[in-house]
Order: sequence, then C-alpha cells, then structure tokens
Amino acid sequence: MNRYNFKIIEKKWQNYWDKNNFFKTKIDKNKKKFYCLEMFPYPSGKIHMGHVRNYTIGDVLSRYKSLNDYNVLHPMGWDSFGMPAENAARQNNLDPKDWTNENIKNMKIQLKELGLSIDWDREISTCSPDYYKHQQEFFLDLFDKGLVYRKENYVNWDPVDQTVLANEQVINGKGWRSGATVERKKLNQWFFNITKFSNELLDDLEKLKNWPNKVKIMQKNWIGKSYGCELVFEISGNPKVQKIRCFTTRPDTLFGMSFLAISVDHPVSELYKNDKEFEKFKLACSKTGTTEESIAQAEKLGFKTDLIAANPLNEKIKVPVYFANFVLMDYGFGAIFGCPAHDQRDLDFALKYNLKVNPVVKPKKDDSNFKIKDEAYTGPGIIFNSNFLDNLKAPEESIPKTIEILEKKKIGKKKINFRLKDWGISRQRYWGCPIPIAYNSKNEIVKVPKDKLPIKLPEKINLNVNGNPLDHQKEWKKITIKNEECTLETDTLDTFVDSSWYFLRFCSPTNNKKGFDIDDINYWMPVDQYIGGVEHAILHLLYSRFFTKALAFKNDNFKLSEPFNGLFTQGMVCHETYKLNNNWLSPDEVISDNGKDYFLRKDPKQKIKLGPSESMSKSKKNTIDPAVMIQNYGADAVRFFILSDSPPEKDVQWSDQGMQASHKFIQKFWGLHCEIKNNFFSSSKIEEKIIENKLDVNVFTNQILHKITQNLESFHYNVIVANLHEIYNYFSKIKANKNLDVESFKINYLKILKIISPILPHLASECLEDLGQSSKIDWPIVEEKYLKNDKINIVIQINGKKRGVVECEKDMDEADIINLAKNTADLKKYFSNSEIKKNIYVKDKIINFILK
RNA sequence: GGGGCGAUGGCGGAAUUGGUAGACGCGUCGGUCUUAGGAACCGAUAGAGCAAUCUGUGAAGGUUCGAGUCCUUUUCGCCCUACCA
Repeated sequence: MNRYNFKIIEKKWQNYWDKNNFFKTKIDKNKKKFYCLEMFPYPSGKIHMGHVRNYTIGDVLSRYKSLNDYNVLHPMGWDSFGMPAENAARQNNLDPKDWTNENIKNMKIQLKELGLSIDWDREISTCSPDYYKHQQEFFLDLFDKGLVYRKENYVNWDPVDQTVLANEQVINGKGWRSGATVERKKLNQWFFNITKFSNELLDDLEKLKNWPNKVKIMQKNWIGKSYGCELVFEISGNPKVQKIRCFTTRPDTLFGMSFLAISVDHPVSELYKNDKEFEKFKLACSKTGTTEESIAQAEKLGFKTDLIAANPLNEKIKVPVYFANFVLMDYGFGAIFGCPAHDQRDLDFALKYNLKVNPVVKPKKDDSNFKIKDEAYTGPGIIFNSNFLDNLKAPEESIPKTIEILEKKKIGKKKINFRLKDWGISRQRYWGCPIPIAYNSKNEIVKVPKDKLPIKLPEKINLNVNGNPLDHQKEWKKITIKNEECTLETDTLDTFVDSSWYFLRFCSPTNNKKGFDIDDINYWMPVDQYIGGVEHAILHLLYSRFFTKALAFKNDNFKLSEPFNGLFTQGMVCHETYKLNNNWLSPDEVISDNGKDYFLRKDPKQKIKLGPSESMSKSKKNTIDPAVMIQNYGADAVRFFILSDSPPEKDVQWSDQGMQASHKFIQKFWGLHCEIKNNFFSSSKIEEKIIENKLDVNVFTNQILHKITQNLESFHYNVIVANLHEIYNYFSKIKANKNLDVESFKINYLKILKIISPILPHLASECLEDLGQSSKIDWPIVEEKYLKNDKINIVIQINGKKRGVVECEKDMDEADIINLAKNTADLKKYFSNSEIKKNIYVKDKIINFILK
C-alpha cells in the first residue's frame, strides 16, 4: 500500500475540477435550483479559520445538493472596499486598488486549496467599477423613489479613522474598527430612508421560517417597535416656548407626573445657548455615556429651566421642566414626562432633585400599605390617585382608555414609535463607492446622469492628507452636467451598501448593462441557504433586507421581498490564549508536555500563563494559519477537523490533537481502501462461493446513508464526522470476514465513497477513480427495506428500569414477548415472587412490566 | 436593567414523536511490535462495588408505566442589547 500523498492528490483533483469547469453553474430547467451563498470575505490578504469553517459548511451543502441533482449556484466574491486597504496603502505608499487585487489573488489561491466547489466564473469584486457602476444606478433609482435624502445631522465621528459611523458601528461608545472613542459632530449626510420600511422589516421576519430565532429576535429588538402616544404639554415661563411634545408608552401614569425632562439637544436648548451654566451642564452630559460602565452607573443629572409645564389632564397641576442627561434627542421627541413612582430612571432623578413621587398604580386594589421608596413599581395593578382613571386595570385597560380620552380632548394621539433610525451612508473616505451626485454653483443637488456612470475613483492619488482625500482632488471633482459646471460629492458610500445587493449580482455577474437581469433573479432568488457569522445578525442582514425591499418599491418587475430564504449562523473558531509578562504569545511560540503546563519554546524554563480560549484574533495572537494546516495535513483533513468537534452553530475549540486525528483518519481510510481494492476489486482475488448466511453489508450502508442524509439536511455536520468514523470502524472490522457477499459488498462500498465525498472530496474522488469509477456521481438513494432489521432488540423494563434485552422477530405479538421475557434466564428471578400488574408494550422497542 | 441561549464522563460532544443515556473523537490506562518511541496496531474507559447490584444528564419539586427530553421553582455560565420614555 502506498501512503496517501495528499499534496499530489489534492492538487491533482483541484486542477481536474478547474480544467473541466466542474463547478460551472448549469441551468437545466427540468431540475430544481439551489442557491447556496456564504458571506463573501473582505480581502485582507489571507484566509483565516473562520473562513475555513464558513466555506467548508457551505461547500458540504453545495456538493450534497449537486449530488442530489440540483442546479447549484455557489459563487464567491470580494467585499473589497473599506478602510484596511486605505490604511495599508497609506502606510506603504501603495494604491489601495493594487493592494486589494494582490490580496484577492492570494486568497483565491488559498480558497482553491480548500477544494471548494465554487463557480469562479461568477467572481465579483465590489471595488471594481463594473460592480459599483450599478450600485450608483441603484442609488439614483432610490433617490428618484424618495428613499435617499440629505440632511444636516449629528453624526458619530471616529477621530482615528476620520469618518462617520452608523449607530450600529458604534460599540460601547467606540468605533467598531478603530476602537477610538466616538465624538459627536454636525455634518451634512446622505441617508437611506430605511425607517420607511420599519413595519415591513419587522412583520416580514415572520416569513423567514428558516432563520434562527435568535437572529430574528435581535432584528426585532433593533427595530424596536413600541406602542404609545404623543402628548402635548402647555409651557409657561418663557413666551418663546408654547408647547413641548413627548412620546410615552404609559400615558395612564400621567397623573403621577412631577416633572418634564428634555434632551440637551432639544430645540428649546437654543434659548440657553448663552447660559454658561447650561453649557457646562451640556459638556458634563457629553462626557458620560461613552463607556459601558458609565452608562450602567451614570448618575442622573438635571438642569432646571425656568419653564413650567401643565399637566394636560389637569391644567392646575404645574411641574418644572429640566434638561436631563438621560433623555435622548433621537428617540421619540427628545422629551419625556417624568413619573417617578413607575419608572426607575424618573425615580432616581426625582430623589436627587427632591421632586414629588406620586404613585398612581398599586398592585392590588385594597393595598393601603403600598408605598414607593427607592424602587419604582412597573408591574400590573389598579390605577388610583388619578381622578377619572381610577380603578382601571393597568396596563391593559388603562392605556387604551387614557389614549381615548387624550384623543377626544385633542391633547394627544396614539403613536407607534420605532427605535430604528435612518441609515447614514456617507463616509469621508477615499476607498469606497463614489456617490453619483454633484452640486451646482447654487449648491443645489444635481444627479449625475446615468450615461456618465460610473463615477470612477481617481487612481494613484495622495492619501496622506487630512480628512477625505477625494476633497483634495480639484480636477476630479469638476463635472459638467447639462452645460452646468458642477462639483462632485466627495463622500463615498458605507461599504455595507456594497454587500446589500451582491447576492443579486451573482445571478448576472457579467451583465454590463444592468446590475442584474430580472430573468436571472426570478430563477435564482431568493438565496436558499445563506451562511455566515452571527456578528452580522443586525447590520448586514437588515441592510440587505432593506435594500431588496427598496429595489422592489414602486417596481413592477422586481417582486422580491426577502433575499435570504434560509439563514445559518456558524459559531466562531476559538483557541487558548498565552501570555508571558503581559504580552500575548502565538501558539507556535509555546510548548507543553502534558497539556497543563506551558513553556516558552525558545526557552523552556520560562513558564507561560494560560488564558481562556477565545475567538481567534490577531490582537490576541491565538490564531492558527489555515495555509499552514493545509500544507501539513491536507485540505480534506482540515475540512474534516473544522466540522468535527462541535455543532456548526456553536463555537469550536481548535485542537492540535483533533487536527492530527483527522489527518490520521484520512490516512487510515486510504489504507482501508487499498485493502478493499485488493481483496474485492481485483478480479484475480474474487472467488465466488456459495455460502450460507452471507454477511450482508446492505443493512449497515443504508442505515448510515439514512443517518448521514438526515444529518446533512439538519446541519448536524459534527455528527456526520462521527458517522464517517463509524463507516471506517465497520468496514475495517468486516473486511476480513470470509462470509461476505462480495457483489453486494462492492456495490455498497462504492456508495460509501459517494457518501463521504461532500466532506472529503479529494479522497473520495481518488478512491472512486482508483476503482475505475466516473467522477460524475449521484447521492445514493436509501433503500427503505434495509433500514429495519428482521431481528429486533426489545428492551425489557421492570417497573421502569432496564433489566435486560431480548432479541426477537419483528412485529412480535405482546403475548409472545411476555412469554419470551418471563423465560429469559436473567429475568426469571424478577417474575418468580411477584405478579404482573400491568405491562406497557411499544412494538419493536420496549416492554415495561409493572410488578406488585 | 431588558432579551436570548445553554448546563450530559477527565475533555469536545451524541441521543425522531418522552422509550437501552454517554454514539464518535480526544485524553488516560493496559497490551502487542520495537534499541527506543511522543509511530502503528489491539483492548479497556460515567461513578461506586469482588460481585449481584446501586447511583447517575447543574439543584429541588411535579406530570408519566417510563423524563437528558414536558411543566414549575431555583442556581450558575455564555451571548446580544442598553438611560428607547
């Protein structure tokens, strides 16, 4: 037997697949389609283990669907705009385009080395003008539909990356990429009107049956629909302010109001802009609320105005108006009424500023001891102290009733409020898709005509400037539109726009007239299975859903409402972390004899501090380079390992031993294959003898095929790895059995090779070829008749406890089983002194005797 | 604070509709072959006990002939989200 040389064999099959266009997408209208898509990578230069896991999962599924005779669309592309390219280019004095394309070249080689069944003819790259030209067209379409607008707004400004961030990109007050503390700045910005679709984005989540519940809940919370009402408060104390509008979900607690609080950014703050004390207060507010701890513990701060608000339900009740640090301008109307008894924040505030606490909801009607101390009561109960609202059940009766009264009196109305905000898409960056808008001499917005698209980025420009490099491109900015000299917009689009429609482009990747062809879309969309990291649960997935809806809006040709029919979110790849003197060490700088104590490889006397296992990241140096693993163990072994140890949706722990075991499995399987070939497939060896009671391999093969098929359908890929081990164990045990039915064995072994092919495509191809099989194969059909043995094991329980197992014929009668059980040697003793009170018999499975 | 998910041997994890708990792998132990092995192969491996047997799926109750699985309470862990009115 020759050792399995994965280096030669894997290369051989990758070349074969390449040369024969093996994975080229085919459309045969007689077959069903399957669109399998994994989230495309940012071309950082090298693939990482997260990619390996993501793309292996997708590849197993694609290959399985192909074997089941689907037309499979399994494309790959590059999310190639973004800041790393710009930063790298600036540091090394390169062009971002060259840096990016070089990275794409390298990563493509690495992906091919994994043996992925990708149709590379459909490769796309978002930084290519062939791609972003269509994106600019879509921008103009959306502009025409009124879904794009420009407004001056406070933005999250990242001082390190010198760019604007979307709310979603600010994590704990820090930029998601740079980690710098985000500042607030007022700028003119472009927005997508995503909130126009708030209801649809929320309601259509219901349609997504094949999405993880977790993701749907996260999106639901992000959209944040709440039912309540808006209220108008009459203001006195300053003639410049007549009214203040508030949003509330608890109008029924209005009689408990003891103050009004408004945001420091509320229009009313204009009156105080020359007030030094107020400016000081505002500054103090901006300082809190950036880090997670300060948000959690932030003290409630207020600034008392000379304004007085009247309770709309009783004009005689007057309350003070405060600016408060916990009121946000961009939710509701930037103003609230404070009801300390029934809202914890309001209570904290009231206690600090000695404001009244008027309880208006008590848990039980006759609860005379009910008092509020330092904990607000937010539970259900009965309204009291509230005049005509008294005795209503809160909240189910009291809220609608109050709204009814407020509407009648025309001082409030029912209102649904969303947490979701419009999507700010402007970025002050070079390496992104230019916005196809210009400004004329009057600074009016002028659309760039479609025949002038694409607006290409200028190349080889100086990036070492402050702010947006495009701003410095005087010549590039000049454009003539309808004989008018105009200046181009220099903001570029958020890269999340690029990834909001790439799945559509894959359907028509080379169409240079349109972003996609509607016939292609109608055939391929929606994506049947989308696979990627859960970190995109909100941002990317919500934006893609919006973009699809926006394209379909006022468009009779394009009817798609949801882009991704099925979604699967895989877990992360983790590794232990190592530290020496507070510096991170990479796994290959560390050695261990026993898996407990770790030492520095260069100097084994130095003990290393073992940290927790965390998601692989460059910053913690706990990464394993897939390229090195493929080099050492082969692609099949890496694929096998990355699927083996944990369910795909959970985090997986990298293990060197596990990796080696996977490699050994490939080697062992090849050894087994060679023996099987020798013993059964070389003609000279076959001596067909008639033997009684031949061992039939059909049963095992069909049972394991059945299991693996089910596990493939349900993403239990780690269990499939166990199933492949079972296959090896079974065949290596029976291969020497003299009673084998040779013909049946051969047929079944060929089936086995097909079954392993989605996970181990190179090994399977090599084994099949070795036995003279064509490389065009199908997924074997389960033969139901073999799924159940004629001989069945029935479990015998006595009083619910397992006491034995008897082997018997299928479909035995209850009476026969009872007889059999009673006469089984090991069980006799249980029956001798007791009588059977009752028994429960589940056919072909179990019998439970209740003895007295 | 709000929401979600989870808890099974030394470890990662298996276990249709409630029906043989611990598949499969790692590790460990024993053996074979070896000058040696950290290679390969074979065997054992939930715990306790010589054994029959008993105990076991975070904890406590409940439903049931029967519960890892269903219900109630509770503890712990992880993730998401956050002054959202």
